Amino acid sequence: MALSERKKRILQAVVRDYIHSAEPVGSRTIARRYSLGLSPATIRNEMADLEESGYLEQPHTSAGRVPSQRGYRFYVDSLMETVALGKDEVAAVEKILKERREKEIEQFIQQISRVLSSITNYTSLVFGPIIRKSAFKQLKVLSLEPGHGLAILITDTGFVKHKSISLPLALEERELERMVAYLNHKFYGLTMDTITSSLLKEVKSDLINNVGLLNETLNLIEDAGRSEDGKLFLGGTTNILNQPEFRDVNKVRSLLTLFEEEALLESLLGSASPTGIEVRIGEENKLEEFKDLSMVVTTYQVVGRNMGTIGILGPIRMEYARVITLVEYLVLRLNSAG
Amino acid sequence: MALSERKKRILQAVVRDYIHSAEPVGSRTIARRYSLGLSPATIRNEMADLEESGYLEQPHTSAGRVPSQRGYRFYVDSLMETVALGKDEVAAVEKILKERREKEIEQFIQQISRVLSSITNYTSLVFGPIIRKSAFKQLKVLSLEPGHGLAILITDTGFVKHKSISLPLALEERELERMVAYLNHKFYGLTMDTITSSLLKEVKSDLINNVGLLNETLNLIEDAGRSEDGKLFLGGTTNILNQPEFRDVNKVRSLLTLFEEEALLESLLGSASPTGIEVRIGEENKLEEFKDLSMVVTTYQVVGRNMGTIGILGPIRMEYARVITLVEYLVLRLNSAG
DNA sequence: AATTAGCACTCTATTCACGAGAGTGCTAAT
DNA sequence: ATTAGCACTCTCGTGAATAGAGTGCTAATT
Repeated sequence: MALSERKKRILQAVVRDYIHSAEPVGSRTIARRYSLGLSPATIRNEMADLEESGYLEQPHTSAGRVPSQRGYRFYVDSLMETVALGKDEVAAVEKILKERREKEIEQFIQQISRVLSSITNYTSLVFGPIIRKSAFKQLKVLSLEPGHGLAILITDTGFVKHKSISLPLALEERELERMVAYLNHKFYGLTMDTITSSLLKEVKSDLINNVGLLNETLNLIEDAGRSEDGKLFLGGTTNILNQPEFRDVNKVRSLLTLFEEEALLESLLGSASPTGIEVRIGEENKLEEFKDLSMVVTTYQVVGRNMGTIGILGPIRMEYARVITLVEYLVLRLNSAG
Repeated sequence: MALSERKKRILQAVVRDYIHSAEPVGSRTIARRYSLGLSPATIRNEMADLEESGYLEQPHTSAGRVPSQRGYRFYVDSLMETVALGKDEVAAVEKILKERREKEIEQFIQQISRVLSSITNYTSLVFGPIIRKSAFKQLKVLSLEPGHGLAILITDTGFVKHKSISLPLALEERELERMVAYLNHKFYGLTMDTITSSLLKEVKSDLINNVGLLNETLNLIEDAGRSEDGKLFLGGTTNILNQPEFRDVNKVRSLLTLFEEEALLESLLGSASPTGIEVRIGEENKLEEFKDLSMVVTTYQVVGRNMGTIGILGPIRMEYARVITLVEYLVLRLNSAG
């Protein structure tokens, strides 16, 4: 059932007003604030219709209307008008992009998370590139002092992982080099999680000498392949507490507790579709704690592969247009910078 | 003015009861729950005295008594009895200590923070060894691919910092080695923050070739010396929200916001005396947001030097005895493990 | 002289009733 | 088809009434 143009305008007005006021909006308010050329009574009738078709809700008989989830959904899909980014916002994004090369990748991602939350005033969840999905680029083994060394693993996405290992005292320099060269040859270009235990076993049987050293080094590689540490960066956790819907301490607690469970959040964000921006409104979220929140989720690329996920978490009455524009712009710039 | 033995026992009872109930405790309660062999009336009289001398307070005329800050202070200084650690608690501490070598230092510290908060049910703040105060051990420069390399800095405390650098294409292997050897020779054993810019300048003028490469590498070292990132690990942030004194969302927010300001917290914890355990009760804390909280603070050592700080943050009515015992034990074990 | 029983008193927290205010839904007029 | 008008509904804040907890004081007891 399609909505009349007038109903759409009214719905739009209700959503907009509620997004800013967080108070149920009445017919009089709409008539005054939005010049629709209609009297409160007419608006009342239309709102009653909108309620019947499920786009609006009434907290109680004598209160104004509040958008329902369906109302928000319709707003996001059809009513929302794109907004332009402010100069400051663009500047903030460009600033961190410029500094990208100077930082380690994790710091860079943390920056992204901070900027997002400070611009939006919501909470940002950013997953960085997952080492598991990165490709083996190079392995180096340094001997630091007699008996001790450092194995260093470098991936194409810029990860540098290291692990201190013990080196047999009797080990010859050339022997070590030969071994490292062999490992590099064997693993080069493979994504870390495809370096399976069978491949590792094969390598081990090829290099039957130096088992101790080898084991420790291979552990580094194996860990990288298995590691769940698609590390999460949270930004502006406290922002969301400013929302009037968080007046209840229990809600605060359960949400904050959730924030400490990285694994859960990862599975949540991980399910983002690899193209475009996804808006999850209230109940559309899978997690109980998010049922009265909304999220704008998207993935971004590094080296042309889908590597990370960005999510902005806010109240259901979040400023969808602003958030979407911002995220869209950021991802565009991230991807293009390759 | 010294307190009579009986007053001490009553004060002790009040503190203990309040620590567990968080409710003002009345004379009747004390008479019933603690077998002091006294009637409520007698206890009432004593409590009135204790109030007059500032050890107890009354929220309002017809409520029970609550320990004042002075009361807690006296309790901590003279009344508190040491408690034994539970088996589980010892086991949990030993477990992470055992896994120490397998982890990078930062992960290890995070573990400590987690264990502390889960045992105490309070919030733990743990500062790791500060790279700034660690000593230069070794510098390595790897050439990864034409034009690109990786500089690696290793400190005596187990930090491994790296930075990708660009290598001049024309650079000869031997030239690079010579330079790195020189830097190692120059810096070995110095704490990072004593590697001043004048020393760096000196090095630069000694090695007038390869300025670009040199600059990037020295940046790594300089950053390490200046870095404020005595990184903070927070554990159990939500624990503290379970305390009844955090029923107010504004309080929650201001505390959580504070938790995001690492620098502030560092300065706060940093001022811990380098010996023994310090208990800061309420107003004794410097930070406004901590005025109605208490902290148990201490420092721990790595390689025999004071390197990190541990703080447990809880309500003023925290279980001082339990927390102190736990922290004492942990630090003892940390220090002894060298 | 110290302790205790008894009792009046104080203060809080909770419940209930009441009125103001906001907003609706319906009817009748435009 | 729109709008003015009005009765109706529901929430929220205020104030009064009440129950409960705990004290402080006085007088009795040990």
